Amino acid sequence: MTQTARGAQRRSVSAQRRVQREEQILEAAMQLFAEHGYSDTDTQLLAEKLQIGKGTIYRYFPSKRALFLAAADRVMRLMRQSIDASIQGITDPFERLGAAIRAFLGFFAEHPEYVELLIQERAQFKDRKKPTYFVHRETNIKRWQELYRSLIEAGRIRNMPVERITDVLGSALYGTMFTNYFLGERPSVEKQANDILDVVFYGILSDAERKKGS
Amino acid sequence: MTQTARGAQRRSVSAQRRVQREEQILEAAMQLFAEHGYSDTDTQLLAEKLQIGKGTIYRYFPSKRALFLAAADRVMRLMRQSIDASIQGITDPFERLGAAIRAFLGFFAEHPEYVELLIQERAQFKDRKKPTYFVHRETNIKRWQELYRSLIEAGRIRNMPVERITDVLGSALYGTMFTNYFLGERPSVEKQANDILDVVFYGILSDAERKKGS
DNA sequence: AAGAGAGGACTGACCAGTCAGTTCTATTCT
DNA sequence: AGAATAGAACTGACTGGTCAGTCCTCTCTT
Repeated sequence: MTQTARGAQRRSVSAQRRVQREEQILEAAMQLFAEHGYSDTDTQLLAEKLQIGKGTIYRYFPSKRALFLAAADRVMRLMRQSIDASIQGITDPFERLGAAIRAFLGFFAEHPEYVELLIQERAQFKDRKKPTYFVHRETNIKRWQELYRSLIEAGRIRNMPVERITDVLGSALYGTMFTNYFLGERPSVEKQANDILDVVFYGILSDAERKKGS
Repeated sequence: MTQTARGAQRRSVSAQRRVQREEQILEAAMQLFAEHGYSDTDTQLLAEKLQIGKGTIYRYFPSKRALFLAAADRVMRLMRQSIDASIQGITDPFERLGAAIRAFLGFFAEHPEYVELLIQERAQFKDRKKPTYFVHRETNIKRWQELYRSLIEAGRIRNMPVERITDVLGSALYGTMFTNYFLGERPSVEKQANDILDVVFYGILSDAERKKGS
């Protein structure tokens, strides 16, 4: 084995260990931040929970702030993965949409502490240009708009600006996520998704009233 | 003038002064809390902004926490008033609904700092059973559900559980409020209200697709 | 003069971040 | 193989700064 190869191996081993530790710390930090809020989370407590020295945390993250933001990013990464996995292999566009909505609501229903983290991020770091959630939202939304456009062309959705759909539907989902978290006990994800789809697909007006309007 | 009457007058004068002071403090506190967040707002700074002593603040509010919560309650009171005023005198149910939606979005568009306060409340006082917003929401929602019920009976809205309407529409509004605040520059209140109403009234499906579904 | 109201210096608790010293790990030497 | 060594990783007591809430003093009102 050459010197460089040996060196690389050593680095990669320790790099792997480093990533593991980072994950450990992020996981525990996330729980504490969600439970106590950013300000009321003492890094000393985090160290004790992890059974490591406080200084060690600072070897992996330069500041409490950076640690928190890394935890928030991690949540968004997990969300994205969860939704992507759920629509994997579904071809019918409306079914894809339904699956994505259920995955979104389900993800945050299963992990209410992630919602708390999003709130904390926004409350503590107003200066950051854009909340993590919206950075992720933007890229995702493009894909959905393409879907809507093709459905309009296929005559399955009536002709309207696709932004209108993503704005209204996106807000409804975002609002539902928060409402669920704040109010605790809520209808099942399945029911909520169906309710949203029913209203957004069919509207609330009666047939008679529809004719009047248009 | 009797003794008791004089006494009552004196008390009412000083009580009036007290209320004025409270309002002054709340107004300034709200701005600071919204600007810096709860933890990063120093009561010393608040005192300086008001040109009063720090101790005086504590004569009116027993703690920083109580001060903040009073400010949050005040915002909700203002919101309620603003919406009530906007639907005053409108009789057509659909127009009432439209006016309320515009008033809701307009209120928070004009006062983004109020949104910040709602976020701060939730971030800092997770222990409070229910965020102020939802306490107010609950009472309001009842009134809207009655409206929907009568519209269903009149055959203007198709037959469906009224909770479905309030849940979806409420979430969409709540989500829109936050999205607007987080993303800054956004479409006008008028346009957003119209978009929401269009989707919620008519749905997004084409006529052909609607027939397939039902 | 008496009492309420206002002021702001002060105190004590708290906690992020540091750093000098210790332990662990893996490589080289014998 | 086992010892020796280098340096990376870890530790936790400590520091400096912050800030909510107090309390004694001064002022204004009646």
